Amino acid sequence: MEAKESSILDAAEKIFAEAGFDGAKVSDIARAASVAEGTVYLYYKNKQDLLAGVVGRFWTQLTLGAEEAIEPDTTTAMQLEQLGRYHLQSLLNQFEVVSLTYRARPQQEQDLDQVREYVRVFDRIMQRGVDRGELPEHIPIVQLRDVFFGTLEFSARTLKLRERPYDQSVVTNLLSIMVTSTDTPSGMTQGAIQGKEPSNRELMNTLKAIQKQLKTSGN
Amino acid sequence: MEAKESSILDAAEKIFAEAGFDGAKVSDIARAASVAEGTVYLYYKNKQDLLAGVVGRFWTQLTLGAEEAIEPDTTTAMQLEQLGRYHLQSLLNQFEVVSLTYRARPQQEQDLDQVREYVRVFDRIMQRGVDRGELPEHIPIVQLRDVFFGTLEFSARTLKLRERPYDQSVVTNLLSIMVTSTDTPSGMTQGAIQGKEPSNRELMNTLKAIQKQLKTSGN
DNA sequence: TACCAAAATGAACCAGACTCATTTAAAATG
DNA sequence: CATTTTAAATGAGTCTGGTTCATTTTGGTA
Repeated sequence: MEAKESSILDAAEKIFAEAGFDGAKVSDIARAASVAEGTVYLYYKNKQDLLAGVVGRFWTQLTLGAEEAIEPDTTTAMQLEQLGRYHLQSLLNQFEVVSLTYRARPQQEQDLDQVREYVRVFDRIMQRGVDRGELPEHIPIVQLRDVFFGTLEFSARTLKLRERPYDQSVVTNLLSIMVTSTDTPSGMTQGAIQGKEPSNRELMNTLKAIQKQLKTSGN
Repeated sequence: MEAKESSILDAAEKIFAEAGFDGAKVSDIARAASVAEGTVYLYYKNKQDLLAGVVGRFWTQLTLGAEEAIEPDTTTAMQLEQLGRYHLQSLLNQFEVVSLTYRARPQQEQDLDQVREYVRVFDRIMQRGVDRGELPEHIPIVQLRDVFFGTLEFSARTLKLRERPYDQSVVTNLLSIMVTSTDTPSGMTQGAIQGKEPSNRELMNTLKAIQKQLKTSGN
């Protein structure tokens, strides 16, 4: 029976989430799964491997959810916002399981496969943006990916730490710097994304900003 | 003797770094410190606490190094770049110790004090930028902090994973999106930082970008 | 030199991950 | 159906390694 395997995973996820990896006893997990302790080891090599199972399943489900959360026929910027919202919300809702990811990582390298799969959702959105001509050819997708996920993960931690709920402005602001960042001497993107079609108001603001720059650049 | 305490810390750092938290045996650490196993427990309540000591010392040192790495009398953008370089370089050079931070965190809340101290370096730079008038009054420093550290940490992981060395472009690009991000409908910063005084070339590019926006905003 | 408190020691203890000889259930065979 | 074969499950026992604590050593003081 392989329904048993997933029942063990369920139990493990529950116990791990409420007790942490070290705090969780395999015997507790076995009991929660209505199974003998030795049985757990028929399905998973050891406790670490069991954790990898829990974490892997989580990220696989997250990938599915992300793909559902994204409208296929909209702008890149919109899709990024959808992914961003979904991601932040998931991090907050399942904070404990996400944290467990860090306990799975250091061990085996390939434990991360499902995480890697997940971030590809981002890559696809970006690549499609490039293909469509919405994004410049040469944007460094990998680096932007780190901006995206790094920011959201740290923001989630900050919110948790301060016991704040989901905050839409985190995503909005992240998008705003990714979307409208224009150009610097080192030139990351030459105007990374113009997905959000500039409204008149935006243009006005951009012009104002430039005027300000002109004024303040007295050196 | 309290030189002994730091010798235990040294040994612990070494063993933890090369074997990981679980892989490190307290007996190994004791031996490496030329001390009996029980002695370790005179200085640290338990293995977790010992880890907290190692990690705490690391971040304290990092704070000192960061403050040295930053020129007090330069622009905000320049200081951010200095901190960014220093931070990324440190993450890469001491990757193992940084990773250990995640093993210390989940446990006690106040284990993080030294990390919190460290991020204040960023806060001070930003606050000074605001005070000086280089930054708008209302920038969300906390959110930008998450962008900054989140991006750098994820970038460091990416570089490690791909076995790439320090890459200056990560910092440059991060700064470029933080520095030149202008404005969106939701308006994060209304032109977050103008610390890098716009060169002619930048202005030309900005203008070009606007023209492009004008052209493409046919909807 | 004798005394005391603090520091250090390591053998013994114990929690908990993991093993494996045995039992139970399921499937195949005739 | 009875019997054999194979697979799945069990949990008592092993073993590793963190933690304790009675004892010893050290260093300072009278």
